[in-house]
Amino acid sequence: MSATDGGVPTALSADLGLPITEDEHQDCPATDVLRRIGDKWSVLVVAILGRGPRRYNELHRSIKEISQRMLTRTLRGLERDGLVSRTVHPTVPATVEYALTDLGRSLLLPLSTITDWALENRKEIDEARSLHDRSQGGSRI
Amino acid sequence: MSATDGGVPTALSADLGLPITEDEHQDCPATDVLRRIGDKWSVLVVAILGRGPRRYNELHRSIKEISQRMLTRTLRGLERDGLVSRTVHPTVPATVEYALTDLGRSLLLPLSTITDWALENRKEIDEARSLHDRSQGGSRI
DNA sequence: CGGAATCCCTATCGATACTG
DNA sequence: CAGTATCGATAGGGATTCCG
Repeated sequence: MSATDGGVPTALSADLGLPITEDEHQDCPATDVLRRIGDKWSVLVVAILGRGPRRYNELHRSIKEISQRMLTRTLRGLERDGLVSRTVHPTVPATVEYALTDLGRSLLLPLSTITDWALENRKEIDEARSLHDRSQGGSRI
Repeated sequence: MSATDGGVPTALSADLGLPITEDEHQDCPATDVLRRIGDKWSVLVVAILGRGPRRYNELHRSIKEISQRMLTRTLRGLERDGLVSRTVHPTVPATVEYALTDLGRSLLLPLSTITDWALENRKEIDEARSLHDRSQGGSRI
């Protein structure tokens, strides 16, 4: 607990004293994960699957405005990273069930830390935004 | 602690039983924040500023491969959301100091939860990825 | 039912050059 | 020193149509 200023004693504050090389940033798993779940739909899908397995069209009905294309792409991405499993039941017509893997479930708690923060601070963020937007064209301090 | 399956007792698992309407998703602060810091540079900049205030060129030197354009845009975005403050010192030539605001500092801990998870599970994710990528063109189960 | 294929638009990102 | 301006490339996202 003795980082320079308000640092936090984790990976977040480690190794950031010296210049970040290209390789270091490419390797950065944090940025990688954040970009993975920072897209438009992944968090929502993970959250819904966190309540239990769902079939394709169940998900599609749960998230009304998502296109089939994006639902499929989102699921493929999550599946690729091992966060979601895809099980085809050989019925006619086929039914496909999606569920969180152990890895995916292990993400739920860390993720809720962020979403809780977002809920707690949304007003402050919104206020900062409209304040900042209003001051555009005004004095730039 | 009694969600359906592996649910987590937070905002993440709340209100997800019924279809998500367009408005609900637009309002979702979680997605909003995740997209904010899910871009290519924000996490890195926040992490560096978490160690203390930095001047523009200090940041630019710390993150070697970022373009001036993207550094400026990233800082403006974080500033707009009230996570980063920008202070111009009227020297000649001017120096500008960036620092985390209280709001920005409050994000460090939740953020580290995710980055720590990413560090812990990066191998598993990478393995899942290469496994999935190899099975492309093969049998789709 | 659970997608894939195609088309198209927009946002993001990067490189380069220039400026108060 | 701390940016802006411009351009081009790429990735994200959506609507529609078609398929086993």
